[in-house]
Amino acid sequence: MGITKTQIFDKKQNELAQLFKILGHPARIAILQYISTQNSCICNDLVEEIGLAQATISQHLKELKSIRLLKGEIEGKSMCYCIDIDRWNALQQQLNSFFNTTKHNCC
Amino acid sequence: MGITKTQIFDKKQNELAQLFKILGHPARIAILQYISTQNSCICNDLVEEIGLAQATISQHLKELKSIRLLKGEIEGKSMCYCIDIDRWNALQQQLNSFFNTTKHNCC
DNA sequence: TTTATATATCGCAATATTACGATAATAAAA
DNA sequence: TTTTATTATCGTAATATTGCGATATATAAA
Repeated sequence: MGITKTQIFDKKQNELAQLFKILGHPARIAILQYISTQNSCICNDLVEEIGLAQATISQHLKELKSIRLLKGEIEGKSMCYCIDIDRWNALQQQLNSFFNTTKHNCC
Repeated sequence: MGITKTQIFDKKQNELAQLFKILGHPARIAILQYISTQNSCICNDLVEEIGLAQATISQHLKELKSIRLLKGEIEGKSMCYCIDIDRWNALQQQLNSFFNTTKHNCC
């Protein structure tokens, strides 16, 4: 076993879980926090700042890109990774919607 | 490797990531959603409702308990698992705080 | 063109997660 | 006490994630 049974859950549940999952790593939290404080943001800075190997950082960036939280533009010989504010806000709303519609209780 | 290097991140980053991580599974999302619609909530209902084995559901409940999102009380020969509303609201605030303090950007 | 710099991808090893059957533990019911 | 019902835990197999060195790719600089 070991494989998550995504087929028994609906699309929204799987999507929401995927968003939470990608935010569920301290390196990715740290990356988002660091990028948000910078005026220019390139992967190489992150390697020194976070303390993980370049290949590892690149992989985490890829995952953050996969949920469109980061967008990257080529800038000379480096990359400019930025938070997509529209997506960021939409995601915050999506998570709040989950919290607001799921709080009623029995005891 | 494979081990997350928690020691290079600060306590808040690790805690936040842990919260996101535990919410990052569709079964746990489904469990929270189902419990929130019920008047009484026992594990056995969940097994039928979600469609995973009893041992698996029990394990997911344990993880949700580990971040205090669920509290369980013994009720006769079954358990009453409930969402801890105070913790639920606090967690929502914590996530919003992360979103609100991390949205500024460069491009 | 050659060299230097920056990022992405590949392949692998180590660890973590997911799922479940079997079984233990607990309490109500017979 | 024995049986039944409900939940937790153990052990294990399968898959996923994490991390990194090596290498590929791409662009700027020399």
